[in-house]
Amino acid sequence: MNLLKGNFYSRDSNVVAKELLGKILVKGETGGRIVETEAYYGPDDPASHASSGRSQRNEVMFGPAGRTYVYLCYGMYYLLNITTRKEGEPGAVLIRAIEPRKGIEEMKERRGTKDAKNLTNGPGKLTMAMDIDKEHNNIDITKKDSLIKVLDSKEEPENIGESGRIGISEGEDMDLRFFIESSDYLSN
DNA sequence: CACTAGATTTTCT
DNA sequence: GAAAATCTAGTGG
Repeated sequence: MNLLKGNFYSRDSNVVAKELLGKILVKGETGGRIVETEAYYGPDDPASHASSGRSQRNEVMFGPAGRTYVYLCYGMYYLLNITTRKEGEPGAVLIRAIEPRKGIEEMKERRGTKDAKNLTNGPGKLTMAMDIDKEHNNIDITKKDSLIKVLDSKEEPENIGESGRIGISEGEDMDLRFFIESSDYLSN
C-alpha cells in the first residue's frame, strides 16, 4: 500500500478522476475504497468554482496538485476534493462516494445509521462519516504524516462508467463523472 | 416506492 | 441579496 505522490495528481483532472477509482482514501481511523469521482477545471468549465477566476474560497484549486479542497455546500455539507494539474492551472477532483473499509462502526455512529450502504454514498455523507470539515482544507496529502491520505491499491477496478456530473446547472453534458459500475456504494 | 419541500450559512455580485 | 458540486423527512399511491 503505497502513498500516491505529487506526480499522480499533477496530471489532467479527468485522468486523475478516473485513476482515483479503486484507490483507498484514509482519514484518521476511517477509510474506504473510492468508487465515484467528478473532474472540475478552470475558466473553461462553467460548473467549476474556478470558472470566474481566483477567489478566497477557490484559491487552493489554483495552487499545486495533491492538496485537499474542502468547502461548505448549501450551508450544511462539506465536500471533499483533491486538487489537480499545475500551479496556476486550476483543477480538482470531487470525491463523491467511497465503499467503507476501515472504522465502519465509528462511521455508523457519526452518521446515525446501521446501513453500511448508506454511510458514504454521497459527497456530503462521506465527509460526515469521516469527520471532515473546514479544518481539513488545503492539506498536502502526498506527505506521509498527513491526516488525510490516498493509498495505491492492487485491486484494479473493472467496469468504469462515465456520465455527466451531478447537482450542477451548467456543463452537465461533459461526461466528467466516473464510477465503478459494479459497486453497491454509488451516490443516489 | 416516487416525488416534493425544507434546512441553513458561506461566498461572491 | 441570491445562489449554491446536498441530504433527509414527509407526503401520497
